Amino acid sequence: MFSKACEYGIRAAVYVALQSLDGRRVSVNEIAEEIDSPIAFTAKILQQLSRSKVIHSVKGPTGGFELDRTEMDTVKLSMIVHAIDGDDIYIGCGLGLKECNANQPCPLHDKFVDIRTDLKNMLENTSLYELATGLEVGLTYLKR
Amino acid sequence: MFSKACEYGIRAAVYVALQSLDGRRVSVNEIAEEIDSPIAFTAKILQQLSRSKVIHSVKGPTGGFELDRTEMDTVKLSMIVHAIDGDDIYIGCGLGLKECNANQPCPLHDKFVDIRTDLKNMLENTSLYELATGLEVGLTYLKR
DNA sequence: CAAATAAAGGACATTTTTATCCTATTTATT
DNA sequence: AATAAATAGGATAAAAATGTCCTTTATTTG
Ligand code: FES
Ligand code: FES
Repeated sequence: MFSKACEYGIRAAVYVALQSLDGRRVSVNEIAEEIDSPIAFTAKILQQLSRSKVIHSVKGPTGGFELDRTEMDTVKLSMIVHAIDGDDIYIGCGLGLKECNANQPCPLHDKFVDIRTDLKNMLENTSLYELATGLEVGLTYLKR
Repeated sequence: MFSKACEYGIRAAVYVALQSLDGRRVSVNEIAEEIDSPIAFTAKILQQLSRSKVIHSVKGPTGGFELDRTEMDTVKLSMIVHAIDGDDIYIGCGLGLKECNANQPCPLHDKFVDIRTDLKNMLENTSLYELATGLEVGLTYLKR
């Protein structure tokens, strides 16, 4: 469904949000440790997220990644997926035709669009805050 | 969403079904031409589909790929996706945790499972016959 | 100002996916 | 029986995704 990079990206962003709720700024090393992902690869992904304003980065000692409380509400999963995986998942044809086009649909179009629309809505309506709060109360996990 | 191999596999299977409705057996070359896919790669995928009983293959002159009319109803998309992409799409965690586990869910679990279940149901309830008939009446396309 | 710390970024390595090529096998036709 | 047509399958190549390593840049602290 999502690329590995995107999975790590979401997990990382949720962890940053969670720690920011406590006013903690976190390092790449801590993030990779806590979401169980390869450090250097995670660093690349965090760069992307920072460039696309999903999270905020601070260099130097005491630096790290963080996220304002208000941004946790405005940053939706769709922004992360878009930043890392692009918009294939939103506009691509399920059977791989050049673009999804309702005027010359592939045989799966109608059924595929239904699912894709649900997925899109879900991603657009899910904020980092929402995901972080589940974690906070120990209901969900970022690694196992 | 699906791998390239899976996209080609579904398109190929639908084309085989369509032609079988007319009693025509089709070659790899014709299939690749009609679904706009790389020939040799498509041949590999057709082998997989044949081994997993999604379509039937016949060697030698006048040989090719075909599908009984009754099998067009029983062969569902889920079988093709499973044969080519495995069951990650059905049982994998959306955020990449080892397995999807409702007892130790990732933050996206509930919302992700909803979508995944819809997708699974859609694939399990969509037959090759259904997809082929749309094509037959010129309503849908396998290439553009 | 010097040193230490942390992200940014470039270069490279590995693995997986996608794609091609060639040979072997099966089978219909003459 | 010989030939030709078609799939099966092995070996290899190319491209993309994933992952690592090392240097540069920014910034805090002593
Ligand atoms: S054309 Fe294939 S999903 Fe829309
Ligand atoms: S645990 Fe992540 S989707 Fe179920």
